[in-house]
Amino acid sequence: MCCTPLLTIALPRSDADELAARFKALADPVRLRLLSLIADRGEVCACDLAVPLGISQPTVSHHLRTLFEADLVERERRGRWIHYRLVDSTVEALRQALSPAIVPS
Amino acid sequence: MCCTPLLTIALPRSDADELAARFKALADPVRLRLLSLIADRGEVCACDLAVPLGISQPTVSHHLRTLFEADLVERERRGRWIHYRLVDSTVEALRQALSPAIVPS
DNA sequence: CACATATATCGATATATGTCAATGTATTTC
DNA sequence: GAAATACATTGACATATATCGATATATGTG
Repeated sequence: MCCTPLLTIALPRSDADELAARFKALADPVRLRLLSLIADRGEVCACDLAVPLGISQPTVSHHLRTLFEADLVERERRGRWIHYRLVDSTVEALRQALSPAIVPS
Repeated sequence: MCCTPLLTIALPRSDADELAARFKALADPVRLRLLSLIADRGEVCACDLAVPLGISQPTVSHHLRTLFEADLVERERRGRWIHYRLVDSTVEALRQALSPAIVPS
């Protein structure tokens, strides 16, 4: 051991698990592009997402589900369409976690 | 198609790939806890990280490499020890990417 | 130089994830 | 209620990743 031992307590495991799950939802290029489209338009119909990204409908559905389960987007059914919006508070919470950089509370 | 088609261009693929790679580095509870220890102490010797997290030395080394390759930490060898520090500019860049939320430029 | 210690790499294994075709479910329209 | 459309789920496959024990490399010490 080279120096003063670490008395500091790391970010608790449960907090780390939750944060990691959210960042994991961001950690995919397709999902980031989906988010960029949703953020740019304010609200987007799921039906309009597959073509501009060049991916299949099931893949879009899969990724939107991932984003939804991470609370990064919310959805609202209107007729046969489902509209997606960003959840600003979640995005803001992730920004907070990065400043000054993952502090334990 | 339910509404106005998406003329909007998504975040470019190359930008999305790069951003996703950085978020992927954050998307693991062990790495978040490593970062929390590093951020809290300002600078930490790699030798002091395995015990408080209850993981093996190779696992610590593996994760530090991941963080290093994502430019989230920098390291400096001093004698037989390697000290890690946060790269604030990278963390700040990720915060920027989350405000107002993944905009295309 | 021999030895101890800090860190990295390798090999193996288990688990997770991204993708799509096919199919299922829900909603509107005729 | 039948047909059409939007979205979700399933199954299959390929790829990526987390982890550790064993081993290699690098640095300091006697």
